[in-house]
Amino acid sequence: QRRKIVRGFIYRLNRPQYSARAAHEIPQPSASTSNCSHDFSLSPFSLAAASEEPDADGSVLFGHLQGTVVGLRYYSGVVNQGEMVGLVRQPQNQYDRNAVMVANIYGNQVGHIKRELAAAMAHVMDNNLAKVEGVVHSGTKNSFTMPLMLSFWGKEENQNTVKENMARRGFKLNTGGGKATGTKPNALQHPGSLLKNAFDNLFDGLMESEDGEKQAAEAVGTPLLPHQKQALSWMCARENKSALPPFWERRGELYYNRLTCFSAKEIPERVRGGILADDMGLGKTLTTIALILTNFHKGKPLPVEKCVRVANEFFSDRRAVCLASAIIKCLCTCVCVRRCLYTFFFVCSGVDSSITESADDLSARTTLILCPLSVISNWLDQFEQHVRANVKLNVYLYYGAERNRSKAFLSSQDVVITTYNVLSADFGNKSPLHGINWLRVVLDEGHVVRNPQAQMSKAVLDLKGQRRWILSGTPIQNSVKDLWMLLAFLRLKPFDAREWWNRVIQRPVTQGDRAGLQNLQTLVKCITLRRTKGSEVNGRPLVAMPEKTVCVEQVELSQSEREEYELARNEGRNTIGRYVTEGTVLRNYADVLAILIRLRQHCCHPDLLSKTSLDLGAAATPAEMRERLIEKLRFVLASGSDEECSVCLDSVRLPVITHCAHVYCRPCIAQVIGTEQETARCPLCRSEIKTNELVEFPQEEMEEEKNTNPDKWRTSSKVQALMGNLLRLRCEDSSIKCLVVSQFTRFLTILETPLREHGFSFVRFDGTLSQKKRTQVIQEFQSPAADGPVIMLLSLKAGGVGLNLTAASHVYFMDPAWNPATEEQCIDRCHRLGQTRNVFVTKFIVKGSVEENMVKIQKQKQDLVEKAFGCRNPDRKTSRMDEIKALMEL
DNA sequence: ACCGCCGGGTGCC
DNA sequence: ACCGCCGGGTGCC
Repeated sequence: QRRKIVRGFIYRLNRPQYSARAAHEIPQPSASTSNCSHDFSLSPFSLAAASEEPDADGSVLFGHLQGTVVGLRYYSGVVNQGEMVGLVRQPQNQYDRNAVMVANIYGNQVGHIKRELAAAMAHVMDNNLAKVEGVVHSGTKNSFTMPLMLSFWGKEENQNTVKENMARRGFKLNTGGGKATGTKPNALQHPGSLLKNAFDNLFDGLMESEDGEKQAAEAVGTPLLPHQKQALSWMCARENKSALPPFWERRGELYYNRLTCFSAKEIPERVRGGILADDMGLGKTLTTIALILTNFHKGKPLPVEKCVRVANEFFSDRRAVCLASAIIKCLCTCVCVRRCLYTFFFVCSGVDSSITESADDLSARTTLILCPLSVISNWLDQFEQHVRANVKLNVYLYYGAERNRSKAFLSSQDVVITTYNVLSADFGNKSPLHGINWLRVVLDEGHVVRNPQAQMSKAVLDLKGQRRWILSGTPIQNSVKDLWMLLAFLRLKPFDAREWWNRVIQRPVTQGDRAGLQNLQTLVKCITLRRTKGSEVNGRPLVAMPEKTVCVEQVELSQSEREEYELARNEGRNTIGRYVTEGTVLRNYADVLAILIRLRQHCCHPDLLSKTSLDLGAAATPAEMRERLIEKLRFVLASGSDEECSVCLDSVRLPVITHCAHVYCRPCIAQVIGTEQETARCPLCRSEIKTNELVEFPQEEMEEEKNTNPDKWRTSSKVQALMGNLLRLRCEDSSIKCLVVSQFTRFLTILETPLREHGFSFVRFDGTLSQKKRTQVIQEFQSPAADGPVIMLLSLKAGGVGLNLTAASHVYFMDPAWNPATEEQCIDRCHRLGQTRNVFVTKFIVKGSVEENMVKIQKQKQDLVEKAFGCRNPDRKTSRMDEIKALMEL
């Protein structure tokens, strides 16, 4: 009797609506009696649990098992023929701590796994020995129990443990045929070139011209280019039209998802928004501003106050904008001042209250824009530039210690701009941003939120907004995995839960299933608009782009340079060869890197070679050890070798160095140590590591030692090659501006001497520049003044993606980069919208040197990344090894 | 649940 | 009557 009461209670909790199955038990059944649909009243527990889902990468199928779902009659969740279900452990279940709950895709509970089987599975699941997935092939009309096909997936090394564990309890895993994986078994399991091409083209041809063009609202002062009108039209349509999300179709009374076989009575929640993935320079910011002003509620423009009469007031507003923009620019500049930032808001006019609809849906007014700090000033500038001067648009910069945290205030604005960092700092701390239901949330440079573990990602996913947009020129950085974050933000159901993403998309794709890839393509296509600067519409280029010519100029070393180089090379080859035979390359990774850098420096200029020894060998005291590690870290960072953190596989942020001399992001390695506790080992070389042994780079030290004595200056073959080019170019056309790019900032310093000698006026741009200086330098370089600088010495990795250097039309790469994409990005800084001349790129490569090998590897590496995209770059370490061997011709 | 299981009623054919 | 058989009550974890 008591049990019954409890059950009834749960039962009511789980079913806010009476579903069909309950009809016979309830005196007054609801109108619908369809038995194969789901109500959308979601039980809250499911998605939260599912989003903790780990990666499916590298999982192996252990086998299948026919199981039974029981207790169907107690729950409202229903499943269709072929539908995938989720299995969730319920260790707190009062009747059986081995309980395994079965839920459909929307998280509605269907039933439980039969007790005996659950007992066997619990051990496997709790110890993460395998991930168990279920698909229902039959019995969906059953009232009490139904058969369920289970598949066990996991790491190869756990396969036997799992099989034995299951067998011990009388459940034999079936390793035969490939049925029941969720997706229908599809031909051509071939991860070769087909896949590679398909992924390459994933974001290609996503132009949607059927939408036609849309005129921007009057308040937009800048006339839109045709492709921008197209984008505006597309964005408005995505916000307003109620098209079914990808893979959903109407089947009679129901909506049906053909991938997961899930069906629902109500129209599935559609995604109002998407990914605007246009190449940079095509005007994503302008288009977004136009969207904000043009598409308020029901396709009407945002009601904005116009002030025609009071010119004075208007000017003061304008001035406020300029002031704000200027202050931001200089505040963003130096790291140390950031803390003292204070807030200000501008154009703070009274709230336009012409929209007073009480309906929840219509009360939202504000668009929240999130962006990296570096592009805030760009947004402010663009609002100023593109919004008609007589229009009062309330834009609030939510930044700085004094920011106004009032929800009422924030939600009365038209636009609130803030940074990802501010958002994640606020997150979990009574964040007002998370308490507002925004009209629209826009993630600018959306690819920066990518690591789902990161606090920032969680903060972003937790935002409430009716419409959601991601702006990004490069939506995928490395792999399919990157896409999950984007889909999760867009709330593209059911893929916002990791389990369904992994099962339906990520695993099939990484395992080379063509259908999986097709699905991914469909998915992306539905929500993305992407044009590149080379795109054409009706045979006409989107925007006229001047041509780009890339050539390699081989440089011969002088005899003495060659002798020095060979000496260093042989020495390095011996050392690395020894590491290779000993199998200690990774343990000595910093040394290997140092050797390679030295060789590359030899190719550029002999004076680049740092005199500091990198020998860690005999560090007497801890202080000494620390000093040497800092030295090493400095060396690794200053050389601009594009170090990536082996944990997050991204460029290192907040770099720290371990005692075994490997560089990671502090948060990444801290997490590794946190999870492994005392047994923590360096992910690269497996040496023991401890938190208190991590050495940080002292912030103040970022600037480098200057004063290479000009008296002692000497030239090098590469310097000669460059100067030859520059002088010739000046004769031909003295108005042409050039970028001279190197990874070695010291090389840039060396180059200053001959430039001065030959009377070139130049500027220098590298990572050590404060933000304020940056804008100054760029303005100076971009300015068409006759006596302005004609050359910019540019360090390869300096500056963000948005850097605009269109004044230059010639680019000289003094040394090759590990990562060809970095070079491409650099070229794109001048070969972009606004470039009027043809662009010429020259790459200097020393003949018969490590540089030539680097170029070869660049190509191979690109192939490799594309082939293995998605897998967690499984052989990253070994491929690094191969790289090193190839570089040294071992 | 058109089952299995439990436990009470029952007991030649 | 320490069994078998019958038929009603009952039923996830």
